[in-house]
This record gives sequence, C-alpha cells and structure tokens, in this order.
Amino acid sequence: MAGENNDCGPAVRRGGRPTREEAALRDIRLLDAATRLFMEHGYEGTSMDAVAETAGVGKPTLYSRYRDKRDLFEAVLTARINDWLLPLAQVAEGEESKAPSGDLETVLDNISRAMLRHMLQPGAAALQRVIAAQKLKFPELARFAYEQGWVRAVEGVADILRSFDARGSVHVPDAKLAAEIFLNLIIAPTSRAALYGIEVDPERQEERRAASVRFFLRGLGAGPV
Amino acid sequence: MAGENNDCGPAVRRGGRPTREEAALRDIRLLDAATRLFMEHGYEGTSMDAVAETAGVGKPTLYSRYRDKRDLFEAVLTARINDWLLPLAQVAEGEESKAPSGDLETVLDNISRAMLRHMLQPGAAALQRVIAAQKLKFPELARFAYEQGWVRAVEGVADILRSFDARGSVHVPDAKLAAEIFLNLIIAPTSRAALYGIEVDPERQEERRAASVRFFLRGLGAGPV
DNA sequence: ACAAAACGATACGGTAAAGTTAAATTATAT
DNA sequence: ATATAATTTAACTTTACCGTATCGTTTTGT
Repeated sequence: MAGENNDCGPAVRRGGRPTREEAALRDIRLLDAATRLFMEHGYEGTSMDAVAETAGVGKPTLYSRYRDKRDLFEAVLTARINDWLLPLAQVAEGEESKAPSGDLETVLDNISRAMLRHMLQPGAAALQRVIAAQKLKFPELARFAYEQGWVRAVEGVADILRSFDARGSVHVPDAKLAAEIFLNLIIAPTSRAALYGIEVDPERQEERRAASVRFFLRGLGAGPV
Repeated sequence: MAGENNDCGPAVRRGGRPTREEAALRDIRLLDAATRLFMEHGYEGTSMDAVAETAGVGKPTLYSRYRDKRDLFEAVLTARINDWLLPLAQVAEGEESKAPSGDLETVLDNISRAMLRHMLQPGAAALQRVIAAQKLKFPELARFAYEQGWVRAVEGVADILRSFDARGSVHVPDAKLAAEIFLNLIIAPTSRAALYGIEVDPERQEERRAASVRFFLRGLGAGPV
C-alpha cells in the first residue's frame, strides 16, 4: 500500500535514492546535458543550474560527480575530443594499412571524403569554436586538441605519402609539408565556414574537394593522369 | 589664487570638465583600452570597470560614449576589422594595378609575404579568436568579418589571376577556386596556430610560405620555372 | 526490518559585474 | 561674470550565478 505510486506512473520520481539502473542513467544524462549546453551556449553561457535542470538532476548530485564547473567542462571537452578523434585515427590507420590497394588519387579521394564527412558531423564546428573561445582559460585543452587532432592527422597523411614515395609512384621530398598542404586544402574552407557560422552549399563543397585533390596531385608533380 | 593647482602639478586633474584636447584624447584612450582588454581577456573576461580604469576615465563617461558593453564591443571589433582590412585592400589593389610589372611568381610571392606579415600583426590572432568565440552573441559581426575579410581577399587574388590568365601566362579556368586554394595554403596554417595558441617558428613559416607558392604554381600547370 | 546512503527540490551566502545616480569640480559659452 | 555642460569619484542597485547546506524521500545492504 505505502509504496504504490497510484497516479504519477513510473515515469519520473521526485526524490529518494535511485535504483542502480537509474544511477547509471544519471551519469549519462548529466554528461549529455552538459555537452549539449556547452556546445550550444558556450562556457560562460551555461549555468550549473541549467545543466542540473536539463539533466533532470539536483545540483548536489552534479557537484558530487564533478568538483566544479571547470571540472565538468574538462570532462565534456575531453570526451568530445576523443570521440571526434576516434574515426580520424581509423581513417588514417585504415588507409595506411591498405595503402597498396589503390593508386594515390583513389586513396586521397577516400581520405578527403572521410575527413570532410568527419568535419561536418553535427557539433564538430561547435567543438572547435568552444575550444578556441576558452583557449585563455583552458590552454592545455586547446593544445591537446591541436596535437591529437591536427598533428596526428598530418602524420597519418604523411605516412601514406611516404609509402607511395617509397614505391616510386611519386616524388615527395618533404612528406610532412606535403601532408599539411593537402589537409589544409581539404579542411580549411569547411573549418573556416564552420567557425564563422557560414553555411556552405554541399554540392559546391564536393566540387571543391575533388578539384583540390586534382590540384594537389598536379602540385606533387604526378601530372593530371 | 583660486584656480592654481599648487601641489599636484599639471599632470593629471581629478575631475571637472576637460579641455577640448583632453576630450579628444579621452575617446582614443577609451577605444584603445577597450581594444587591448577585449583582445587580451575576451568579452566576458573584460569588465566595464576595468575598461574605465585602464583608460583613466570614469564610468559615466564610458556610458555616455557607448550605450552598453555590447555597443562598446561592436565599436572595438568593427574598428579592428577595418584596420585589418586596410593593408589587405592596398595589397590587392596595388598589385592589381601594377600587375604587369612582374611575373606571376613574383606577384604571388609579394602578396603572400604581405598577407603573412598582416596575419602576424599583434592582435590579429586574438581578433580572429574573439570573433569566433562571440559568434553566438554577435553573429552579424562574424559574418561581417568573413565577408569583408575572407571573401574580399579571395576576390582580390582572383582578379590578379584573371589578369594573368588574360595575358596568357597561365590557364586558370576557375579563378575564384584557385584564389581560395592559394589563400588557404598561405593563411590556414598560421590561422590555425593562432586560434589554438600554438606559436610557430618564423623560419619554418617562411620556408612553408615559399614552398606553398611554388606548389601553387605547379598546381596551376605553370611548371616549376 | 532498519540504519545508511543517495537523491531532488529548494533555499542561502558570497562574489562579481552591469548599469545608474549624486555631489563636487572645472572648462566653455554667452 | 555667470550659467551650463562635461567630467571624476564613489556609492548604490540589481542581477546572475557558483557552490553549499538543509530536508524530506526512497532504495540499498545487512
């Protein structure tokens, strides 16, 4: 009799210790809500009250999980950065291992397509912007994103170029520089548009991507064919 | 007798209506102080008290010049953007008018050098970061910077390429696309480093710039010589 | 079954900053 | 000369938000 919820239904309880499943869900909802709010409104634009309310969680619970706002922000950002880096590493390493399978143009086409798809994931733009915005308060996060994102992507592409160079397909004296050039050609336009909030025509984007790959190959000296 | 300042010296007065010269100086100091603080600490990190104190000005004066913080920020940003665009326009138009004077490589070398010098001006990096950071609060400023900065630079370079194409020096079917590629090659690395707060070796940067110009020319099909 | 742990709602204290106002002070205009 | 306009200093009001403490409530562990 006493424990029967006779009108509210089992949807939401208003207090009391949660079951183990609920406790697990709470952590997820917390990080999800914080992620969404930070991405949408930035660091200063997101209040801890809003995070707690959006997650359907009390403030004491929030502060029992994270020491303070800074801690929560770092948790959100590192999670997002690692999420974002995961497919990037797969692209680079996957292509590297099966590099012998196609000619250089095909490989670069695949990589550039994957990178762009990656850049256009919802939230990728917001992630970059939030990192840049809070560079003064969280310099180590900005550095982490740069090293683990950009630098590793460059190294992955450089490795691919080196393998083709070793096979004699092309002559690439400075593979790292060439990789930087390639990635800049592919990424920079999209990245800039995202940062400044300009939406671009996907068709024009694909056109530019293909043209950039051809341009890069000509620049390498591989010739148009 | 009454009006003699007998111990403080004429250096600073502590109140009262300013002379006309002082009034003019006040406006400059205000915008200077606000610019420095916004660039250094961002929007939220800069308080109106700090601006007033840094400028050596009272808060009522500050609020008599600018309606609110948002207004002050917009004034600072538009002034900075226009400042930043001035030499850019000079480079583009100056080179355009005297385009016949050199070969394409020389012209692109000069332009790229000027652009980089421009990007490395103190504050240019901070400007980009602040604009991107406050894109949510000031979307029209971000758009303004993009249109007036990036788009106009692309158009300037495209015009140059078209003039060389008309002379038959090179074949550039899509001048705008080629200009985008060129500017991305030159600007993107520096721009990204600035956003993430990574300092780059100037020597390596010059090396990369020169290599990028050569790469671009090869990509255009002009050949290495 | 019963104590302890974990939770939500809420209220509270402290701090920081935006924007306003009052009084004293000084140049400018008539 | 005298009224007026523009300024500084300083205090003030309001608002917002971080982080903590309280209280009733519900599950867990023994």
